[in-house]
Amino acid sequence: MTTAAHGGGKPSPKTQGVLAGMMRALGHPQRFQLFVEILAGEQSFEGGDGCFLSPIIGRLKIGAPTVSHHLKELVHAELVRTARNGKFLTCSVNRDALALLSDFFARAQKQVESK
Amino acid sequence: MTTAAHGGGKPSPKTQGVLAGMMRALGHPQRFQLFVEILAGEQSFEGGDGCFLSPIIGRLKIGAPTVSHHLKELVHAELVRTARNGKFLTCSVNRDALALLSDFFARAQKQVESK
DNA sequence: GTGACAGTTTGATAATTATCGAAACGTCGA
DNA sequence: TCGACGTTTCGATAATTATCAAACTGTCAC
Repeated sequence: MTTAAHGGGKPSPKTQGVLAGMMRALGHPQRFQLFVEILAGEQSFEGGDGCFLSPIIGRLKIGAPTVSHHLKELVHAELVRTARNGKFLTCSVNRDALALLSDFFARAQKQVESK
Repeated sequence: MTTAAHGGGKPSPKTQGVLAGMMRALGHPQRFQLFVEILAGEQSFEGGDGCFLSPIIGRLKIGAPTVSHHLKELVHAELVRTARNGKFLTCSVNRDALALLSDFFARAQKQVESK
């Protein structure tokens, strides 16, 4: 696939759409914090993959229904994956999404610095 | 300043707000394309800094007033700087903003990959 | 089963925002 | 000074969305 790869030019329209969708999902303070909490939670998690959602809900300043809504937006943007674990929900960050975003900004930075 | 720096943990609340604001600005397809066009235009620009706005307006599928509105959002998020050049407007990408974004995603990626 | 807990759905409301047309503004060349 | 051009502002409208309360679903422990 050459969707993501591009020497120095613009990303393909398709990739631009994907990236914009991800940024849109991250472009809301509560949702961004939710994403950061999931990211940080994965670090200190003993289990296989991901972290529990419940403790995060307490840390945000919004109710559970709103968290559920925002989480779904992150999932829809393919930034996060979720899985049932009995009574609980585990969340994990999608590596491919991070790779795409990291790549885009690294290239952009290189592009600007090289002037 | 230790605003942006953080070993492996979360960014400071302040930085989170700044980042979320930038993502929000980039989280709209037209605005993201505008940003990409400015980024690409700077490459092939002869002058000192930035590229002209007018040719970009023609490439977007929205009217000039709307482009003006979106551009102001990018400026407000400190992603882009503008300057009058006689009759024209020149736009340039803010390097510090790119550094902040690039740094955040690079760290996030490293964090996830290191599990 | 019953009750407690985790998360979701629904329905409604308020707030935000994307977009446009029309008019205005500023700058340049004739 | 005038007209053309690039950009902005204004005012309005339609669409999107963030949020909550209430009710619901699913799962566990007893």
